[in-house]
Amino acid sequence: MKDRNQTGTIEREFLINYKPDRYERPSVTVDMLIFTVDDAKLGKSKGTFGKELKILLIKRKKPPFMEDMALPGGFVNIEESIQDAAYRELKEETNIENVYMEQLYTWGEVNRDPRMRVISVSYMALVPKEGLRPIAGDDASEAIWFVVKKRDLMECSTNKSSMLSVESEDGCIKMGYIVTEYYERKGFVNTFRTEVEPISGNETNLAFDHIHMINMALERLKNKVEYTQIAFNLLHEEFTLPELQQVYETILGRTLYKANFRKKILPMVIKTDNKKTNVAHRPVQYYKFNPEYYAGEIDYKEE
Amino acid sequence: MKDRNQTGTIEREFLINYKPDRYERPSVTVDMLIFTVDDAKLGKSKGTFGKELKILLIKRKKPPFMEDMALPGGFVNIEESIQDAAYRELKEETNIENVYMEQLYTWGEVNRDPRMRVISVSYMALVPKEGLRPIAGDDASEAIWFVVKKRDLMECSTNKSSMLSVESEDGCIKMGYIVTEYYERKGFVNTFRTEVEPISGNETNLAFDHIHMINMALERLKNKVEYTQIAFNLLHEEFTLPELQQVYETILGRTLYKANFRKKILPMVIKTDNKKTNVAHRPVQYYKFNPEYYAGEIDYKEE
DNA sequence: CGAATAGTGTCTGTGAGACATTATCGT
DNA sequence: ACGATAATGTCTCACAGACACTATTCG
Repeated sequence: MKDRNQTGTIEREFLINYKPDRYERPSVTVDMLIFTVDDAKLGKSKGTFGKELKILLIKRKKPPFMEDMALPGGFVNIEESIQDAAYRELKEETNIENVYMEQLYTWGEVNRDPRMRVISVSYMALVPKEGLRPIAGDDASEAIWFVVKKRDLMECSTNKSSMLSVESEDGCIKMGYIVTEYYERKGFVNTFRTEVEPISGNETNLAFDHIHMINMALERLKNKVEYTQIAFNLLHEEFTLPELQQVYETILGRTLYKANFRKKILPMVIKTDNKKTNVAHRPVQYYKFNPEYYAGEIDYKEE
Repeated sequence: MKDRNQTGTIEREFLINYKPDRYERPSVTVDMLIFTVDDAKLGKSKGTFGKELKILLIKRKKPPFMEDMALPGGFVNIEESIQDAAYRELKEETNIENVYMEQLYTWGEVNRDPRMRVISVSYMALVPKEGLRPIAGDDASEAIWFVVKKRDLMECSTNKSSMLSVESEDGCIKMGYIVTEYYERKGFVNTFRTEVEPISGNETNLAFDHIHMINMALERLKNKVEYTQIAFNLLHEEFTLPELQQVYETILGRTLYKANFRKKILPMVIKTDNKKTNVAHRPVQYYKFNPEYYAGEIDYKEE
């Protein structure tokens, strides 16, 4: 302790510990997971749900991963906050603002990007579908909505595997992945490690680790839809309860009992004066979100 | 298929010619929120709980914020993953490995650090107290456990304010903050914006935005202790149920009914052959964690 | 009237909360 | 025996799940 005061010692320690690349800096990007829910095109995949979950992807027109699909995103400018960068990317891609967005996870593996060290902060945004025209940024040739589906394949005591498929609206681009979650204990907590394997036969793939990001976002969405009002962000100001239920069912991947769903939802909504009529059955009541509603469980969020 | 090769060539050339200096880059650090639970020193604060939640802080010996307290942490090296950096910092500070750790949030405001643009990824770790001797890193003069307490002051329809106090074990350093959460709607989701005000009279303060990190970690801990087995990480291999209950009560900030607590916990633990005896009352059964226990709700985690 | 979907009523089981009671040590 | 804390039993109530039933339109 006393030789702390000796300048020579401090200097020597400094030199011993100093590594020249210690202060080399990584690049930082944001990647946007922009989800919406849309009516399923009839005839095609005969899922039991009337709606489909979609994510916005771009086609990369530059290396690396040129011609592959990727999440929209870009570098964080030195004079803007990460969140501002995320909002900027969202606006650039969809031309909408003031929608729900939350930070998802920060991806920091060394070789995520073959060019150089890139750390990516992923954000999830939920937007209503109508009146939204995706815009390709300058690093992309196009921006397209992709239908995302995850269905369980098998489960045993040590792992669970699922099929995660990402398919363009017109069906031209199909990407399939086998996602396997290996259960593990970390400290005393049961958790799992995720591995992803592209299906042989994919003509196009997702760039970087973006399929991992999509998978994590799906899980987060599934979790949060149960205990928050997050799903309302996928619809417009006015909606019917059957529509809302379809959104829930699409995200959760299972059907819900109508009566129970309504009992849970009714305190969160207000009846409007409008009804959807000219339908071959009883007219449907329109509702809107009840801003007075306050659930005990809300998420901790930093602005 | 044939332009695959062409694309590959383009990508290879691109990578060779790529000059990564186009954009100015931020520095990236990790900050560690290392928590433990320890017996409360008698006599002092007459909280009703026998244990206290503690966090490991260091005293900064370099500017900026020299002489202030801060979370342990450091720069992410260019050739290590963010998570590896977090594990490295944890080991440097506590000399322990293989404990529970999770990514908390990434802090990206432009002026977090007065020197330059620094983005920080925060990690929360939970460690058992005994047999752990904190080590001051090379940027710190000491590493000390601080008692953390958060108690509600008042709540109304638009906001809620709490007193967040961080106090060294010996009582010499006390830092108090008023934390106010303003309820807001973001999209259709109720959320809140957090503001923190140091109490006038603090002789020492927390550096950077670290008080925000501590606040967020406390909320996360409070949430997760209810639906995960995270709390077991704060104890050693064998523990008694009253001890475990004290840990829960400390984190949650309220007392629990013993019978109900045990009904909830019993499936997660296994009785051992040991009892704590020589106590002035009925002997206490030691338990250990049941690795077979699997709760439906587990956290999505990336390794 | 029948097809179709909207919307409601009600029974049951599960689990959290509150509290009462019994058990087993040291002194 | 008594103080002290461990450990268990049980009642109630809220709520989610499952399902049956009624309502209202179009054609």
